[in-house]
Amino acid sequence: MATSTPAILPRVSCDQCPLRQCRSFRDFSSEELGFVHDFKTGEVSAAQGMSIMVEGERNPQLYTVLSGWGFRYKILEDGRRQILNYVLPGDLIGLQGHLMEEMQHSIEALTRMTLCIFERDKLPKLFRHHPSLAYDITWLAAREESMLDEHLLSIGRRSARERAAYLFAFLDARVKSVAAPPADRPFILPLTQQHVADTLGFSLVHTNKTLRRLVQQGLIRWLDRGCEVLDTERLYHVAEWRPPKEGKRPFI
Amino acid sequence: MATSTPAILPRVSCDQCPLRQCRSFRDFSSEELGFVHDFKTGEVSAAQGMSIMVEGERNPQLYTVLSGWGFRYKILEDGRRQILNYVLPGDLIGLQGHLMEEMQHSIEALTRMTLCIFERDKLPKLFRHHPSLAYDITWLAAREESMLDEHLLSIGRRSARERAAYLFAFLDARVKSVAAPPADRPFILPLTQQHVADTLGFSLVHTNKTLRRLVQQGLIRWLDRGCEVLDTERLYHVAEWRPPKEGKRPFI
DNA sequence: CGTAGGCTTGAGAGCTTTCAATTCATGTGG
DNA sequence: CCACATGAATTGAAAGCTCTCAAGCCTACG
Repeated sequence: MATSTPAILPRVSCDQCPLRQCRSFRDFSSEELGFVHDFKTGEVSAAQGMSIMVEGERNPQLYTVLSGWGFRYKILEDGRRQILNYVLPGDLIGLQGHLMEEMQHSIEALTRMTLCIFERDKLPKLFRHHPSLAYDITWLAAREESMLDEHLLSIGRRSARERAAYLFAFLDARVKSVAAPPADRPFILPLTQQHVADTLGFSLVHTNKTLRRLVQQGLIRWLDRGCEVLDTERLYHVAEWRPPKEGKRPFI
Repeated sequence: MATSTPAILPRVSCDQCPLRQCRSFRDFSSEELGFVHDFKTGEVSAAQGMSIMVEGERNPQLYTVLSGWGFRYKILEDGRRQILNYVLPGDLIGLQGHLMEEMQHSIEALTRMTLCIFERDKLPKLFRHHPSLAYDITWLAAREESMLDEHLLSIGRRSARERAAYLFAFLDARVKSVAAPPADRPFILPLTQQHVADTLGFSLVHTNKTLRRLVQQGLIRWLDRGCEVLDTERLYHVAEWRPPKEGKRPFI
């Protein structure tokens, strides 16, 4: 967990936003775009391993992820850590710290990330004057909730192999919905086995043995600090899961 | 899982709503109250064991719980069931089915429940004309998310004993925030050991052995189809958890 | 009085953790 | 360039936790 200061980047106009080109996001009216642009105060870049928010913090920044991966987690006093979910481009983070008294979880950068910073005090104004955007925020919250529901089902009731298969199927589906594959090279999920262990609720050793089995069966390949998904369909089958069919989704 | 038809009850005016007297809920302006009353189309009562929504359903009703307990759950094809969270008075349910294509989980009544039915088509109108209520809905979604985060931490990283202690501490805190204790008698959490097992991710047998231990240590008492919390502080300590300090919360 | 649902218990099999080492690639300072 | 420290992945073995199987008990209810 590095703690260097984040690099502040110049503000880029929202209609230039490369992420907005992505076909999974819904189109915004120029009026909406105008407000969002106004809502935005700048961009930051966070290095791998940097902590972006920490549990207990009051009134943190409100961000949208522009690029890179992060993860949300909680820890118990003795250090046991549970990863709650992953954060990818298009995700809105820090909302909880505004609605509740303080942040109830922490977020750390899994790769280098760039984040779009919003002016927190304008959130009430957004609700007052932009019902369509307010609706979008609620939509995003409902989507997060539904991902957490699936994680709970997985941790609570799936076997080790099924659980791991679910995780990779889930992450694979998520990256694919926000990024074009890097030219003729496969997607790599930028995880360490410790992250996988802390997501699935297993020890590192057992995680290793479980992954090894998936590798031998040709479902995934394990690289240094990363996982390549080889057979999506078979993962879906093992996990007994399919990616939800989402129409266009909002992106603030 | 009974399947008798729900009993439709007459509509009661919202400013008479007994739940609204409860001091954990924020006050509404008469204007807000007026809209909510208009939003409401009636009440239903559901018997114990009745299923209120089922996974896959499209466009379900939107309800607020007025009284009783329910639970949200998901099941795998072979019948393994995971309880995701409990539903208590003041909770809004069915929102997901409107924002997403279809319901991603089911809800069943744990005791007899009465529900307040909203007119689903007015949700957009709510966002357009009542930003404060839209904000409340988002608030409720964020709160649900934060409960799920805690459940994930619990299932993923706590030991059997800690996990059970967390569950009872959590439920105890939740009932106490929405109901006055039944005159000079203790609160009873209306669960069966099978529900506990499906919440904690354990088998029934192991759940029984874990509960037995908590009983012997004087933390809880187990009744037929119910749990009485005896020592809240000690439960908090075992679970290494405290109820979140919430100010007034919205209630739609 | 018989049945059903919920709670208990013991025992063996199976899954997961912990402990202890080892390998390998990368990066740093001498 | 080499020696050394570090982070990540791997492996075997024993201890500990959890599951399944198999009964039995008890109460409520028709």
